[in-house]
Amino acid sequence: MPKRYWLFKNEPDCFSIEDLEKAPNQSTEWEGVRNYQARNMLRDDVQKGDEVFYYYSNAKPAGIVAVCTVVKSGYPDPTALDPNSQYFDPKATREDPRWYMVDVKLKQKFPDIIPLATLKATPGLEKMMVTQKGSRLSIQPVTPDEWKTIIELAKRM
DNA sequence: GCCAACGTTGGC
DNA sequence: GCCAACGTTGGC
Repeated sequence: MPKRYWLFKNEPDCFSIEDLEKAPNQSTEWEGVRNYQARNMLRDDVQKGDEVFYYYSNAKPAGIVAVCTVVKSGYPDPTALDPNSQYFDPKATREDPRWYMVDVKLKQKFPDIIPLATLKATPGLEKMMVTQKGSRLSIQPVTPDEWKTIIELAKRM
């Protein structure tokens, strides 16, 4: 299967890129996704070896801060079964886990955030999901062309 | 803090 | 299965 590209959203208050840098092996479990469309991609489409833009939402500014690599493809999210977790879902069971996650590892932190406004102003990214109004999906596919365009942007920073 | 856009819930 | 009400997301 060819390598695919993704954009994962996260709030810096929740788990920042500095947290990821300090994490063991600079990797983390991408737990807590509770949206079916995003779940389906985590379960079925995101594969080990795929690359991911780490995107800050609810940040000033919002934007892409790093590149990560998927180090473990979709498996059941145990926080759904944990009553003490903020991500607990009473409808999830061991037999029918409902929610899935992947593991990612930091590959490259950008010297500075690439703000959403820059993405919106960059030719070639007009149709990118994250630049569309009302784009709320927290796991988004990125096309190879969009990926390349953003990597080039980062090189010129 | 505002509010538009979107997803989910639940009554019917 | 429809759809109004509600809750959440996320840019600004």
